[in-house]
Amino acid sequence: MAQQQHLYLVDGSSYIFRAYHRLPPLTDPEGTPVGAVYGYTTMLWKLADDLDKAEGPTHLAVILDKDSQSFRNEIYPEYKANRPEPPEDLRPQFPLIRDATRAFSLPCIEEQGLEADDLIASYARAAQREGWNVTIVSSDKDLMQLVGEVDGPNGPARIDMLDTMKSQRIYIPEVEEKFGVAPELVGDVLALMGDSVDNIPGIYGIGPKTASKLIAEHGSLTAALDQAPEMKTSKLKERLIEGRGDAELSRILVTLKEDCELPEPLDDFKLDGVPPEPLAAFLEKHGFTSLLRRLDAGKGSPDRPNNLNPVKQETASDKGAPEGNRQPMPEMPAVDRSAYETVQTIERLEHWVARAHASQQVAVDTETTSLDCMVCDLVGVSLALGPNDACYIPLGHGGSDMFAERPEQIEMSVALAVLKPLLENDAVVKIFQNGKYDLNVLARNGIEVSPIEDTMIISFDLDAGRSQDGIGGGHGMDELSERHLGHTCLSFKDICGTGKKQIPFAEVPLDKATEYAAEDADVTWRLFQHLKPRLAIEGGTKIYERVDRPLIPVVASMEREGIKVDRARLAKLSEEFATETARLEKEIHQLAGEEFTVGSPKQLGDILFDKLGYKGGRKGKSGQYSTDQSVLEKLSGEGADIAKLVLEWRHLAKLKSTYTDALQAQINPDTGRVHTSYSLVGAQTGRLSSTDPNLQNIPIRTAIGRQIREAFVPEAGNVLLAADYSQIELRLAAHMADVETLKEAFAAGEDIHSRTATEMFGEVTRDTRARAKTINFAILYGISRWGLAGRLEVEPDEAQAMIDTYFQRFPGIQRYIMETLETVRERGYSETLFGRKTWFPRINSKNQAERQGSERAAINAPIQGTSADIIKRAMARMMPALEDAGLGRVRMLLQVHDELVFELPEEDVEAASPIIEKVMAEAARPAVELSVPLGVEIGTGASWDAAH
DNA sequence: AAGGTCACG
DNA sequence: GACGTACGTGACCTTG
Repeated sequence: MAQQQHLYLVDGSSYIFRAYHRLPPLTDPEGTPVGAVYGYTTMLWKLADDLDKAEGPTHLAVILDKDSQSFRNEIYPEYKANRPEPPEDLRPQFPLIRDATRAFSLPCIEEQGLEADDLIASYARAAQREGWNVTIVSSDKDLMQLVGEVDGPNGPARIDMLDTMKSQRIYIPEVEEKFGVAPELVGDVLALMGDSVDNIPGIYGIGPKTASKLIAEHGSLTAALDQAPEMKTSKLKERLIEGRGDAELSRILVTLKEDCELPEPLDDFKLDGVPPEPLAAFLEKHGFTSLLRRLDAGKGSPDRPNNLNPVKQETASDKGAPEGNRQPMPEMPAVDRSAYETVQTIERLEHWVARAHASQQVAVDTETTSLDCMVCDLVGVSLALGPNDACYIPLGHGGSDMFAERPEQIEMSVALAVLKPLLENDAVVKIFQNGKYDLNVLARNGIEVSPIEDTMIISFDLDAGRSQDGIGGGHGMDELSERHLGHTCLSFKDICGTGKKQIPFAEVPLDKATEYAAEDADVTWRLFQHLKPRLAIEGGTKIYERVDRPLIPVVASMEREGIKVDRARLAKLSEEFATETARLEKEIHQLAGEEFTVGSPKQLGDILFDKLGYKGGRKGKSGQYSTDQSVLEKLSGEGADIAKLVLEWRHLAKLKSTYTDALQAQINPDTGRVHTSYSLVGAQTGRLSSTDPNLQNIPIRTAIGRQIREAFVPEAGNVLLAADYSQIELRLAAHMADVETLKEAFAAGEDIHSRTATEMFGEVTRDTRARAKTINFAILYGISRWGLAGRLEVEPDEAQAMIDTYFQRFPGIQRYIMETLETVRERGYSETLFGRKTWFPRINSKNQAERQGSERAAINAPIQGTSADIIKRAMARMMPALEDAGLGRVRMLLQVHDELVFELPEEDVEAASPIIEKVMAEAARPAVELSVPLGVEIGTGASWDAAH
């Protein structure tokens, strides 16, 4: 049987734009910009390399746009009228794309009056008719219409897509995920939503969400438009009726022309696998030396100096680039996992350690039995000294039932004794990705690693907020590798499997384990070379060196300390909560007249509003009643006893499940304490976040909840000490916005909310002070009249009047807000007093809700972020200050944004308190001189509750 | 996996 | 004229 043919159609035009934005602005030896061409060339190379693979191409062609005019302009003159001119340094690269394609001896198709998309569609269909498979190399959403399968002469022939930037295959499920409908209906969705880039009108006011919902519901565009008159009265209905013409026009514009005449026959696209003659000359001419080396099959040859010249980049000018990483990048050979060494003898280990000493810079990664660094065992260590120059030292593989024989390995204690002097050597920098984890693992094995660098933290300090919906925060290694190195790492799943079939890393055969583990070190090393120079160029050095980098070992040590919790006390509370919730549940069922799941907001809503007939509105997309606290409180105030009981039930159920039950389960069997994990990159503003368990949200606001704090206790003979910054964010706002009245009030030690009440309402009462407090917070969070109105239960007009009064009484605030927004709009990021950047990619969004959300976050970020910087500096200085004073027994345990919790011998309290206070109060200095004092309140006691 | 709810600063 | 309206988090529950 004949081999299944597989045609790859490369959407060259769209690729080059994306490559331009993602790659550094490199120039070739003649000074021609070639960054995008380089990206394009490597992509072609990768595809050609896949020639013999199962999914690889047998035929390939590159399709380009000839010019911007097409038959669509005849139908609709405004088509693509909004397209901005391509950037200055991209224009000269277009002809080079053709050169590059020719250098590979690949066909390059373009046709007057036809867009690349139409040619691609026509070729794809033609090939499909022949029974071929087709892969469209593009991520253009318009092309997703083509994805799918038909029966060809020799069985099914499918069309899929490949996004080489994300290394993602796009088939029916991916299209359905993106559009919520099958590929055949994508055109209908596109017609409704329109496209601002191509200037396709769509229906005004309908975006991707509404569009896919409508099509999914009605089955087609025509059906949705036809049924509009029968819909219930709404804005959407009107829009559908009025926009019918626009939608029908858009439907034509987004339809791909699938019957273009083919300029060249399909058979001409056959790949022959012979390295083309002109390629070397092309690579040589443009200084693509690493590719040239690969062409020479000189794998593993030493690095030669690179011919490509990075262009100096002004940081302020790259706001438009989605990922914006447009800096010089040393060119490196592609990752070659076969180059890694498995170190199984002491001689080889000593050899690597000696080389690491000599190079003074080594990337390190540890492999363990679990993600929890406080319970895991060490399984192996990998080192990298350069690209592909990496090894894996297995230490804990095998030994279980499945592996009767332990593979040859160096004895753990022997290997650690050899590694320890290297890892503790002041003169050798150890590079990690998320080093806090490895620091804890190694510390538990008797090694105090120092000094360290951390690519995850560097990435955060450069790019916080930039990955918009990034899963995992956007600073994980796999993501960074994709983004900066264009390399896909082996995933843990690839090695260990998933679900029930998952095996522990310790049972992975050594050859596989080496590929995975050494690659991690290799990639970390490469990322460091790529990211570290950016710090200096983009102004990130200060925050990294002065705030975040010194904090890593400090936070690691806090995690290892943990905090003692009184298990018996929690158990008793759990029991009490259990009886009480059971009692409440019965009463609730009685009032409801039936049994139902009280914990189900859906069921509760139906009971309250349908069955019992209380008034309350439906909410949002799900069409479900809202039953949150504010709703229930309102009902309760109107005499609905059931609402009051549900509130009580929820309060107790929450405390039980989230705290009294969960915390008991989190007690570490070895230490008897609870060890949280802090994320240093969790919050875009620079705050820490806490997980497993979250110790930053232990109850304090209610008396019942505070009982949980009573279970956080010191060891015998010790006390807990809590030190809080008082009103730090308002103080910082007063300083940053330069508000004289507020600064004076803080200097005089006044109650700031009372002072605000005086300024705003002329008198201080319980009510005016409470209102003033709300307004003060509203200012910090980026105010809107509606938001404030909701909180204060007044009309928006009245809220606006208060905002006006506030701005008037505290001149400076309004200016701060305007100036902050202006700079964020212009540069794309906000900055704290210590230079921490937070990016706001949606600040200029055309979607109002999105834009306004970004605006509020941008107003808050410098304040919240500066506060985070300050407490981080205090934390980094705390233990040295205490040790200098002979107070080495004091242990710092927890951080809760503006609070630090310590455990110390009772007799040290007197000496330690003033030192702790001073370190915290002085933490901004000398980098920043604040015009307000930082107030610190300290308390001690036999529990965390008592320390407040 | 998502949405709702609620714990904290 | 409608949208949804306070910033930053994480955990648990129910439901699809």
